[in-house]
Amino acid sequence: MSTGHFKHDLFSQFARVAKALSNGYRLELLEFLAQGERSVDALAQVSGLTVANTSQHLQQLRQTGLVINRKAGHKVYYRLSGMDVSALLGSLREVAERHLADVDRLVDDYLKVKDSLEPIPAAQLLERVRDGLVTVLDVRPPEEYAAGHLPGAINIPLAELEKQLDALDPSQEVVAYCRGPHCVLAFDAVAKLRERGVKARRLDGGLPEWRMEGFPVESSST
Amino acid sequence: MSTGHFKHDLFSQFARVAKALSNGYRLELLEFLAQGERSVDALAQVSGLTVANTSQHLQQLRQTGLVINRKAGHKVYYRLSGMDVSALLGSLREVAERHLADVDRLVDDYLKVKDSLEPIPAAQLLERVRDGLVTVLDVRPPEEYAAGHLPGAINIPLAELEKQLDALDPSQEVVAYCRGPHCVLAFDAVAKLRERGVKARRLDGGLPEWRMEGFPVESSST
DNA sequence: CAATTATTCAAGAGATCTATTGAATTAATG
DNA sequence: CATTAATTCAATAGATCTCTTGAATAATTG
Repeated sequence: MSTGHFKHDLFSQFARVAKALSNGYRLELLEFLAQGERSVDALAQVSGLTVANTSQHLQQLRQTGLVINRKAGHKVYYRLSGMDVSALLGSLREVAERHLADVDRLVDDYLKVKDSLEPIPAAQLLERVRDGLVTVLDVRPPEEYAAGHLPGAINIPLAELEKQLDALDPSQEVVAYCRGPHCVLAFDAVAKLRERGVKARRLDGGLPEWRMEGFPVESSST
Repeated sequence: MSTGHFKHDLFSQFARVAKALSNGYRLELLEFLAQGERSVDALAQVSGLTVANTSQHLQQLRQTGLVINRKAGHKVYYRLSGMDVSALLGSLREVAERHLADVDRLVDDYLKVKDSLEPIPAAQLLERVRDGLVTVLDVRPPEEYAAGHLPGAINIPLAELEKQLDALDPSQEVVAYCRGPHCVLAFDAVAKLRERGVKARRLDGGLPEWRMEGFPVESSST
């Protein structure tokens, strides 16, 4: 009555989920999906995979329940099936960072300035926004901004930051964010702003983390 | 300067960790290791794998930093490399449970009494132990008990429960626990005790969860 | 209704994963 | 120092995964 094949069957099911996560491209797709709904070819473009290949990866994710999809016109939009998936991805990232030397090296190499740009916690940002103390800057591409962004955030993609510097109130501190803890856009933006003498910090985490903490998200209707 | 291969390389590293988790046997090994240190052949026995096979799985886990090992005599003892690994396993389980219909079915079939045996949260148990209100019962095998158990817990493996019923104070409530949320031992023990008219509940989670919440663990020296 | 667009399906080559087997290490024991 | 015990290494066959290619499906447009 107690433990026949039950345990093993159960672990095999858990393993299916892990297997779905065991490919770099699929993780990349999931991270994009953590930003919000995306069509197959948007995902193909951003990941560099062919459309057919992207579709197949997405179906693997769907079969394990990590994503769900919806048809609109002749596009199919995918999204994460729940917040717990974001949490799982975060947990995976945390373990990898803590225990894989290779990850340390990669992160050190590319984000070496990380520590010098102390991030601001989400809750603290919310307060300051309410008090009108900061300008929230979303440096992601406009499509992603449209799909969902922090309340009151203005959108200036990194490439346009120099041109649109005057859109920012120079007396206010700027808090930049992008996709998540490993998205380099916000780092670059903060570095650029500081060069120009603008007080700037980075949000601790990106939109998915913000959403996961239960804070409000705005979206523009196209 | 921003995102050359960085992102992809990083995700590939994350994927390595997920790949290590993508096999049912490895997950099973990890769950046993979540109880505490174990030798290779103890793990081989409990998982039903050959020793050579177990060793190879363990080395895969070691290469991704999920476990670490130590030599003593001519045995090698493995253990989880950190609490974050337990958290990752928990997250994986949660997602699988929530999104895979197959898991629901399995769990329903085997643990159908789950809801009727309301578990007691760890923090609450600790209070009651301090107040001397409950008897804590560890129903795992003696080796596992020796490796680490809740403070003050008495050890009666499920098979011996009927014989040793008198070791329990019938006026006190019994709280049983075993390996974790899906370990059936505690369920069975509670069911058995209730049949005998003993007030019994189950701990919410098992030893790993207890440990992860930062509560103290006792161990017997052999 | 034909042409176009977005996505999925199907099949195959090459790489990777898994379990098995037997030999090789390494430490303890008599 | 030979023997034994616990673990690891190495090689192999069979299964599974990944990418590519080209065709099939389904919704939209002219």
